[in-house]
Amino acid sequence: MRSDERRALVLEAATRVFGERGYHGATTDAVAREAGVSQPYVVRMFGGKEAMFLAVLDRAIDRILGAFEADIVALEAEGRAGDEDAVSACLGRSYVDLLGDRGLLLSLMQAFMLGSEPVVGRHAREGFRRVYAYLRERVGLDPDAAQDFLSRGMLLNTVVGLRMVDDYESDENVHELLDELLPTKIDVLLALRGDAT
Amino acid sequence: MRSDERRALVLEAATRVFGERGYHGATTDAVAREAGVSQPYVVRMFGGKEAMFLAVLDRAIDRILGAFEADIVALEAEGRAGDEDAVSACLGRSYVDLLGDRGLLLSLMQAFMLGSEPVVGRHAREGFRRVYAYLRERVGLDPDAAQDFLSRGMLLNTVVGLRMVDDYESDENVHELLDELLPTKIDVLLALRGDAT
DNA sequence: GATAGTTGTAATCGGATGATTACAAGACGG
DNA sequence: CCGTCTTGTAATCATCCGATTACAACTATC
Repeated sequence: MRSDERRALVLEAATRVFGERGYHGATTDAVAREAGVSQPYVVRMFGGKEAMFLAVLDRAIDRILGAFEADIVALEAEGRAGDEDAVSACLGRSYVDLLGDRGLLLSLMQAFMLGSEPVVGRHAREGFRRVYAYLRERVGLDPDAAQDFLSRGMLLNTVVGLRMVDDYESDENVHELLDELLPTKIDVLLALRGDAT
Repeated sequence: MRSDERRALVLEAATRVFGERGYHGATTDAVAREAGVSQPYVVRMFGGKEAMFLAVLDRAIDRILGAFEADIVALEAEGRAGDEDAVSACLGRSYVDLLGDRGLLLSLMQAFMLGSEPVVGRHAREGFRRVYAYLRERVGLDPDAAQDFLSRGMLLNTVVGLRMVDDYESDENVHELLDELLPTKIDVLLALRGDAT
């Protein structure tokens, strides 16, 4: 296997482990086992646990902004890039698709709780600012729409982190909340039930 | 010192530690040092790390619902309990006040990412459902308003977790986002800057 | 003042953790 | 065929983790 392929594999494994166990709780050994390589290897590959987490974080935000950018390009081709409601809806659908990668979203949320960490915290703030600036400057959302979009996203992350879909059938309130939150995409979440990813 | 006072002290210390380091990353020893007691003591006091986290989680949700209940009682006394906008705004202000306890909010968020844990995950889902059911049934919010309220709350948690206020003056976008998110209560967040709590 | 219960700690155990070192197996240019 | 760079692992280290045990100090009740 080529070196960059293996690096990508380890990065995906690290995303899952950091997402489930958090930054402090994740172990380089768990990442190594998940990726099928030795523990010293992942340490040397990234230079340490902290650097590995920064790589996971950067990749997560790159993937989100990459998906958004594809949407914007497509909307521009259709001449609908000025319709703020259409743009928000389109980006929202893309974000829901990203929820399928549980590790990705959870790693992001984990990073968002680390504001007190000197290095990781600064990096996480910078990542969040990148997303906000993208929504305002590239997507063209006004402050109110951008805040609304981000709010909805954070609630989605929470619902995924909690595995709320597991109670979709059994609890009336959960059913109602998820239907309201995901008018057209509930199937994406339901597909995650029982998925140990 | 009385036993229940010391228990409350340990619970507060545990809230701070779990908030900063997450469930897996927190150590009973760190909680003990933070509370000024010995490590075996905190283990025996709660029966183990998991039970201690459940106690932290329950207390956090009780405090939130307690603050909301006080608002509702006050609004009922004024005869304004039917005005959905006034109620939402009032509860929102109470929630922002709770953000002053960084550990409380972060412990909650940490719990919300543990959906895959058999015991803690079920407890966390139940706590979230309690809040949603309270908003719907006691506060009287309709599904859309309840979702909106929760969304805003999750974004607030994220912004606090990231310590975004640290960049309030230095970054134009951050300034704009926080002003929009906290029209009247920005001072509450600004007071948190540099606070190691 | 003896007995029992409560409140707290010191010492310690098996196991895990991040990182370092040393080494093996191949690839590749000369 | 030989030096060297890359890719990977085994062994190991000092440290830390949650939990258990054993024990000390205090309090209350009879």
